[in-house]
Amino acid sequence: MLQVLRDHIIEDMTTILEEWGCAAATTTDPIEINEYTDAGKGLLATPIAFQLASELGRPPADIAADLADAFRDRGPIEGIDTIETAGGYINFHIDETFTTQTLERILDEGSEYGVVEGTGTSALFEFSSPNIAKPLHIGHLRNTVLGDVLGNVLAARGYDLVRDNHIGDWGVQFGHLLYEFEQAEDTERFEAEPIDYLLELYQRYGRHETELEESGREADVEQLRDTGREYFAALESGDAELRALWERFSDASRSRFDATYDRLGVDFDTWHGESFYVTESWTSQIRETAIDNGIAIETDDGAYVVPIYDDDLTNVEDPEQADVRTDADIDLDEDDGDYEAFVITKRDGTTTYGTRDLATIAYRVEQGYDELLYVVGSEQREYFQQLFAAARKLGYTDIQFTHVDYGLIDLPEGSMSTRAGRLITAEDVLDRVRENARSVVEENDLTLDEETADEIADGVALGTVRFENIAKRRTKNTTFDTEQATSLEGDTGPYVQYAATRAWNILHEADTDVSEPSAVADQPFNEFDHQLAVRLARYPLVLERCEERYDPAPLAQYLLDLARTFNKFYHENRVLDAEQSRERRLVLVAATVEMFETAFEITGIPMLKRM
RNA sequence: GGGCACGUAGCUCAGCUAGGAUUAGAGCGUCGGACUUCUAAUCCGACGGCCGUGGGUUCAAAUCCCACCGUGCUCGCCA
Repeated sequence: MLQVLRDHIIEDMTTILEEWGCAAATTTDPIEINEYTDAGKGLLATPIAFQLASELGRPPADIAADLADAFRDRGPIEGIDTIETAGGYINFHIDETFTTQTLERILDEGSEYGVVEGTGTSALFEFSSPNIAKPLHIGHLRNTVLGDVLGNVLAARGYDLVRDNHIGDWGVQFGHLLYEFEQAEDTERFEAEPIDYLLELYQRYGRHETELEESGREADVEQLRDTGREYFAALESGDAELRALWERFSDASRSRFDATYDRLGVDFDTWHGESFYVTESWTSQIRETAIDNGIAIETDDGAYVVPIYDDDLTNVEDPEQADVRTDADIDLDEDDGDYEAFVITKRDGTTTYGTRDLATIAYRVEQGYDELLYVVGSEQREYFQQLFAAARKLGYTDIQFTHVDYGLIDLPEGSMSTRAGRLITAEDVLDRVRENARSVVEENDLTLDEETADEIADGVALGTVRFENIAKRRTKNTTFDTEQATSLEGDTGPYVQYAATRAWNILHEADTDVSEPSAVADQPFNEFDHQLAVRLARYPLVLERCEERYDPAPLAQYLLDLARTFNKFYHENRVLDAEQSRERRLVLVAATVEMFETAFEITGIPMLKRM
């Protein structure tokens, strides 16, 4: 609701400044949203008089006074009580109408509150994207939760999204794995614990390679790598036996993934893994286009690469601003070496991840999307810029690319390494948090039956993990600290869940229906009531900010703020046995519950009725 | 070395996109308080800050610009 007032004030201000003939009329959004306080600043305020002072050659306070007059002359703004000036600021104070309208809006719109109508942007949203034959680890956990919540935010902001799990199920690593599997031939173990077994094989290969390297047997290392490459080449050229084996790996991984995603409450619309684009010939099409049109050049040993120059990367994500050099402009013989080589075809003719990513773009463009979003770690930043540049060269010039990058997670003992066995799985984390939660449940309430206690522990575990993974700004690196990641106290999911549960419980305990907000608008609200109502009014601005940043972190911060404000309200104010404000506070609590539910839907944090 | 990120309380982080009101906010930890009350997984108080350093822009800088320092990532015919 605050955004409505903000937009109204900006519109009026622009009109006034235009009438005055001020250049600052074009200034964007100079409205601050302050904390609600009884005295002093208005909830909305603007320091624009300071900006105008030099242009108009008058003191800010005078300008502010004139501006305030001009606002008043335009007639009352619904929701604004008084407009005052103080030290050059213009303060807009809200009135009770605003509070009532906010409550009405939330109760009427429910989960539609804060949602904007479709922008017409259809986007392919890629996230999670684990590799088969390995379990999801805490890195995937961050990606998956961040991606899922961001996807929900964008959908609420009007995007038409297709969520795609771009599974890493192709590449030479599977050549190695197939080779190791054939060597070991322990189908019994595979049937029993497929992923654990494949992980072991993967690590066995890694150890093998490291040993050879360390003992300086370079020829043997090459031999080992060649074998893997040969297996992969055979797989890619359609070897039926290897393909059948690969399918078993893939299927086993899929069921393991499904179990984890189920626990996390994450869904995808499509699961087009990398293999899809190879099997459906999109990679060969890319290869032909690139070679036939002279976009890729052949290297001495028979590979094909697309040369990428530094200035190709400038604003490459934006179709309006991107400006890649086409090969017609380049004399490759003259400035060879001055570019990064984006490999389209390796010397043995097989595809690389770049080929498959280009093929993926080709496919997605044909599907008619306006934008392709990639939730992938920041360690692949440069690669993605190059990928987009290569795609532009191939003629995909109209599509918006967005690499939503995020900081790495490492462990106290160093960066994660699947090969070295330094990894913590997503399931491990969920289990540990659930265990913590379970013991807290028991400490707090011994009357609960087992099943209910388990449900609460599951809900708290999910709330903790989801909150933890979106609360930090996405660009921040993190060191995974088990203690901290599994903590249920402080600025965490359970803190927010607890506030929501308390609010819900008040409604549950009330034996009367919730009134129409306008019918009880004359009941008095104190500062704590208003503080809470103002938080409710802020929510649409928060979603707006999440979209601008492609980051759900502001929403998590908002939930903390809302929970903190509610807990204070809860402590200071009685609702059900309030003397004068019972019905109006009940409305306020009902709106708060609605607000929690709406935000929980987006963040995927479970709403618990007891905890 | 080039590129990209990050640097705010002992620790983990908000605030920076779009600069504003001589009070820079949370949590953890430490110390001290509050349950005959709609759930104490809560609340209140205390302690704790040259907002990495140095310049610049501005009436106004944690916020914008430049340089430097520190940390991480990256610069594979791996993904």
